[in-house]
Amino acid sequence: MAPMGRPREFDAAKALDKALDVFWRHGYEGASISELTQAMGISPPSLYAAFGNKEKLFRAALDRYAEVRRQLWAELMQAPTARAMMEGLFERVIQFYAQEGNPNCCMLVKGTLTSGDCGQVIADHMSAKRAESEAMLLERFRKAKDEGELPVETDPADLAGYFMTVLDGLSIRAAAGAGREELQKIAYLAMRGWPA
Amino acid sequence: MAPMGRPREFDAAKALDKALDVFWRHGYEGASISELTQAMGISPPSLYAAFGNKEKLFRAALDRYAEVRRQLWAELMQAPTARAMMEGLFERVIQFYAQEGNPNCCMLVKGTLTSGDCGQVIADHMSAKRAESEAMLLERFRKAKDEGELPVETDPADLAGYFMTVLDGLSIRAAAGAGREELQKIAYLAMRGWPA
DNA sequence: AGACTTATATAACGACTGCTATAAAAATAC
DNA sequence: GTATTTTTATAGCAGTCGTTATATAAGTCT
Repeated sequence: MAPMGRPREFDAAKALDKALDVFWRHGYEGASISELTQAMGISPPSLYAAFGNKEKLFRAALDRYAEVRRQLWAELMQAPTARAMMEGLFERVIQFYAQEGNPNCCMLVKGTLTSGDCGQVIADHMSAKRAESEAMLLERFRKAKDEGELPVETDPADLAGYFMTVLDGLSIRAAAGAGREELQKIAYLAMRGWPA
Repeated sequence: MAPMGRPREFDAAKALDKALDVFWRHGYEGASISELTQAMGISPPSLYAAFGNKEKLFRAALDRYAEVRRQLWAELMQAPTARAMMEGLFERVIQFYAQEGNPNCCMLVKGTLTSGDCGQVIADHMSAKRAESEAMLLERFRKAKDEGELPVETDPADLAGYFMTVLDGLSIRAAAGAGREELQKIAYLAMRGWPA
């Protein structure tokens, strides 16, 4: 059943993906409404009718980003060993960052550093999404410890924090212009910290 | 001999340090002229007469930041072994980030992610400063390799890149709200990647 | 058909941005 | 003293920010 009134002429999901791309590349404050509307192919009133305001649009875009990321990570988590999972995760992340045309950083990293002044709401939202990703690593490491892949003296939480930190660092380095081989060498060294 | 004209009523060096603090916390675009002038205790015309414009002021503040950082690092580089140096560097950086009231991130990291749209000039300036720091690590690692502290199969450049990446990652994590103990555990794990 | 409801584009709002013209103040030069 | 030079604060420039009032277009409901 079609709703009353004039039907909207754009696909809200596709428009959200376009907005995500703009936020991803420029951050919250760096993305202007005019740039967003232009990328989304709609006019400001349509944006505000569909998404509320800039902050709500950003949160919706962030949710979308986190969902896509969660799905990708969920697949990678199924590698036979935690070590293979981590290597695969590095490989996948580096491939993305080094790909021409892609945003060469993690949106959560960029957002953490750029949305400090945009109100606590966005910062909290960002922290929650970061925690989700780290929780996936933590769970996988716990399982690996239970299965004997990791030594009993290993703290899965510390290990998850360490690899999240390296992943974040890679994001910075990619944003600074590092190429694929360079990032791969760093990931290789980071894996040397794997518990023996 | 005092110059002609009316003498300036503020200390340019102190004003620059105040500007550095504002840029450090809010990034280039996030720092407004009004906030800068307020922090520096001067009015806009004084700012423009003394520093040119916002971009030049930022570059001056960045130079100041890099100089202070370089001096601190130079001291730390003199530790008896490269490993002790690296541990000391982690300790010092973490202490700073975790200190209440301090900017809880590296200005070069924040700048790399926030000044992408502010013109290539600033981005290049940022890259140069990043390279300076990494070059100090590289030189110290080369020396360690020459002295036999590092195995012959170790690539000092890769190692420098790895530790820079971890340091950058710690900066992100501190900005995300991580405390001192958490950062220390990560640094401890990062040191496990030290060549055996 | 006409009433109602929703989406659309245009244009504009007040607030802020980086920056500067103007004029007064404070020093030296002659 | 008067002229010159530089710094100062006030006020305002044109432009952009996020957001919205207005009016028109495009649908469903009765």
